[in-house]
Amino acid sequence: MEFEQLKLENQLCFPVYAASRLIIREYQPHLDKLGITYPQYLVLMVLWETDNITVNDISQKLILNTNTITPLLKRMEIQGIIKRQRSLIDERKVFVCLTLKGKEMRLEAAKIPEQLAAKLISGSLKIEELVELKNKLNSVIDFLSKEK
Amino acid sequence: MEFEQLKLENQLCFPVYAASRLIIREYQPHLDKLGITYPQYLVLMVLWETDNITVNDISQKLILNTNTITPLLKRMEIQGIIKRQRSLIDERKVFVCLTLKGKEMRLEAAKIPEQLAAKLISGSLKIEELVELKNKLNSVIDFLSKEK
DNA sequence: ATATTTTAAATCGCACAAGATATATTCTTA
DNA sequence: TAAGAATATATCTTGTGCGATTTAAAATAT
Repeated sequence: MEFEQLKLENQLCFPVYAASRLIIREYQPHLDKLGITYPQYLVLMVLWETDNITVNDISQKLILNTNTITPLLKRMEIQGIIKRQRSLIDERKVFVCLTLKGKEMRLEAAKIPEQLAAKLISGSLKIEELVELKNKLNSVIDFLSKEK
Repeated sequence: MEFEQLKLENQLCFPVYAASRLIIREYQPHLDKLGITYPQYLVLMVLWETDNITVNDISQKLILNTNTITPLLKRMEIQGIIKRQRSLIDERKVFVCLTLKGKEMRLEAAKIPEQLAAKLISGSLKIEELVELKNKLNSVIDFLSKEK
């Protein structure tokens, strides 16, 4: 048959895109309990690992532009999970740090990825396969993000 | 260290999410040439394979809700790539079919996934690895989409 | 030292995603 | 066969993503 490569199942893009949305859906009930969205959860993961970093640092780690991160951080500040403050040394930079509330969410959040992994393993996938999947995707990310 | 599982690099969700966005970015110049967005390209892929299907069929194949698909199809209809018409037999259903313009875009579109694959292979990844990656992701999708 | 360039965030506009809800049509069943 | 349930699509709202542009501060270059 012609145009075999245009079938959804034969593309790489669609499985990655669909899997991403399905995993986020899987996270949703847990995120609702914490009162945050998925990209907000990603910001928290960055800050739990390294607190008090700039907007730019966050955007680089998450491979998201500042025009996505800025309004997201504002909503998080309103919610009282983070605090933003402009640097006194270099007034172009804005540093972001966790509030007590933001720090305390870590314990509950730690359960989320464990539960997804447990669920996937209860299916047909083995742990080693998940690790390999993760590593392959990281290779793709490295390649695509470093080329420009 | 505590909370190892909360590091971005150790999660499955973030690599999938980031890879998805990076692949879409890679597609962007080609999509711009066709004058469509990424989800619109997915709708076209569905229609190129099976023309004249319902809104619901499209939403199921793409694992997207109709509240995402409906406005998207409206924009595509305005652009003259597809046509929507309510079924006469069951007036709840709306059938979607390609216009001549929509059909003609297939040839140009067929080059897009080939170019991504070629690019990734020129990096460190082998074809077999890409195929395996795709298959693993499809397993994840099958498991997560069928559980409810 | 001042003009130019670069850098860091923010703003604006458009198109998704998805939860919640609404509306219209068809099916089911008492 | 009329009432209620189920189905198919659409609407409304909120929150991303991202291209393009803006603003302000710092670095540099003449």
